Amino acid sequence: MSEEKSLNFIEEIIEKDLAEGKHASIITRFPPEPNGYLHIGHAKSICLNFGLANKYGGKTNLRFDDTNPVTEETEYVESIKADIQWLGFSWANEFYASDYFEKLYEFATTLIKKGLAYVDDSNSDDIAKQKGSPTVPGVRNKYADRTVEENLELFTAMRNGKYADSEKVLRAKADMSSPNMHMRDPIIYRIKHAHHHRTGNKWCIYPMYDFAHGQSDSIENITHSICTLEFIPHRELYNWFIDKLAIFPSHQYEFARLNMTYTVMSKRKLLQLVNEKHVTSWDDPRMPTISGMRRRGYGAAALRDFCDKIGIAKRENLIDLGLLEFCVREELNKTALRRMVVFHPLKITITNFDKEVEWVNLEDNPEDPNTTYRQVPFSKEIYIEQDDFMEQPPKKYFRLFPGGKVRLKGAYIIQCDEVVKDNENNIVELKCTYIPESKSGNDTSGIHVKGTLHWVSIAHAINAEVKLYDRLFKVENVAEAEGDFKEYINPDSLQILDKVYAEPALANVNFDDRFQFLRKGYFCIDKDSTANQIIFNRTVTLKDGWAKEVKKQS
RNA sequence: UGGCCUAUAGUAUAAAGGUAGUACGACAGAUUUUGAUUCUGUUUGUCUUGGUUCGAAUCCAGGUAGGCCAACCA
Repeated sequence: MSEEKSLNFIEEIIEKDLAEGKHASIITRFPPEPNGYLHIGHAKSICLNFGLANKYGGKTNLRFDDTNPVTEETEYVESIKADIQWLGFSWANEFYASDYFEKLYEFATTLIKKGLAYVDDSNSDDIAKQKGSPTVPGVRNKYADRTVEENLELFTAMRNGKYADSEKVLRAKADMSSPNMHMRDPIIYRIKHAHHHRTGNKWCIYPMYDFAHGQSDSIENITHSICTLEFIPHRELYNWFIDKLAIFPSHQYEFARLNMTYTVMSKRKLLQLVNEKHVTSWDDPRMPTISGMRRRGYGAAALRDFCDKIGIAKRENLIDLGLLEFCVREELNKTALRRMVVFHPLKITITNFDKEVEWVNLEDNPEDPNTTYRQVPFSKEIYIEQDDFMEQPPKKYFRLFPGGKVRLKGAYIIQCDEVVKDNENNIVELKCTYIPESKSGNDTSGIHVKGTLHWVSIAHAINAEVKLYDRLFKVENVAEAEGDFKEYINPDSLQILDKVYAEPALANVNFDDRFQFLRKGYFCIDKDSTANQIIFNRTVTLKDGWAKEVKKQS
């Protein structure tokens, strides 16, 4: 069948492994270091790892790679778990590399006994120098000749806290002339008298990534250990340890990490944005973090759909932010409640409308065949959007202008009779007449208008605050832009409208509601809202064909 | 310039020696009580040079371009 979705290269490997009986079922893992918040790039990895397990009937462990106590905190552990759950995935086990510290210590001891590890007293500069360069082989120092007994004794003393930080390290005895720098007797244990978020002060030596990750995979019987491209050079070491320790042979596979236009994805840079207050927090709606996107109103299904659409490959990529926005809109279009909100009001008085109020019936969501309805008050004085009126309209403008007609969504067709201005020639009000036979739903007027505007009855309007977000950076490829990335921050990424006019249905809302403000965009309720002041975040704009037309004309 | 990875429309991603397809974008049109949505159509591509073959995006050889690797980070 041509409908069948093609496989990515990792799925191909898995299907082959399964078909050959290499594994009865697969186990994957998502291994974040708890030193920051998860971002959309992590979402790609999460969807991959959990998605693979779901697809092939396997399971996925959540494993915190917490081998560096100085950068890791419980706060991050909690946020990571919340983000994964929100994305809609469940882990089979919650593990920590720190669960395995004792086991890893034994592994190190095993290596020492096999003559494959030694304690080195050199400082980091000397170790770096002795490593050589990609073109110059490294040389071993005298410490490499220590006996097994001496190494065992020193390593035990390291563990027991006899030495200060940096005084000694444990190194694997691998291959000092390997073209792969990671094989040149890598450091596998270092001394850090630091408090660990889980093990407290129990340990003062900690394994390095290379001596923890593969072994942790192996301990958990991970069949397919999937990481990003920059770990390719580590794979040789990963396999070396598994081989020398003769433990379960997990295998590492690498895919290209996600890059997106108009944002940054490195934890270092994101941390900088937060610390230097370019954004308010990790969950600032402009951040590419999962928590930021959640707060902005992006749906979990949209994020999963996005991760599915971008695919998995080994080529460097830069994904268009527009694709993410497409996924977000696609989900919201089906679910968001339609409401009318005027951002920049222009008063209209309907001179021939004499009732105090007329309640009109509007669909909550026309995309939903089973849509519910709401009552919206229509009255003599209403607001429309300032840019829905022009005294001298350009070509193809089919909003309101002097003598022109438009429909007010769900209500009547009106005609603009008079423009009222103040002393400074600003338009302050429009006098209009409505056509009584044109009522929405039973229009017998025979009049056809091209434009339909959103509106709100002044007397019934409620006030709210709206936060409009735009891309965080001014340039597409921030990583490649010259100089400090912070020079490219978009100064207009946040625009606050502290008083907009909303239809009264928005007085009763639930925190989880998603809205489409007609002709304005998709919105959600910000967590900073209070009983007195509701704050809406603009999740994403609607596509704007008119803006495009205007741009073309100019 | 030591080793490793990669190269398909503007951006991603398929095609496992046999019609280069899909999504987003762009453009044009239809529908529309949201200039939204929906629908239809159009446009644009195999890094390069050779070779093998009836036939190459795919296999081989040589170029070229981009990326990664020399943290007591992960």
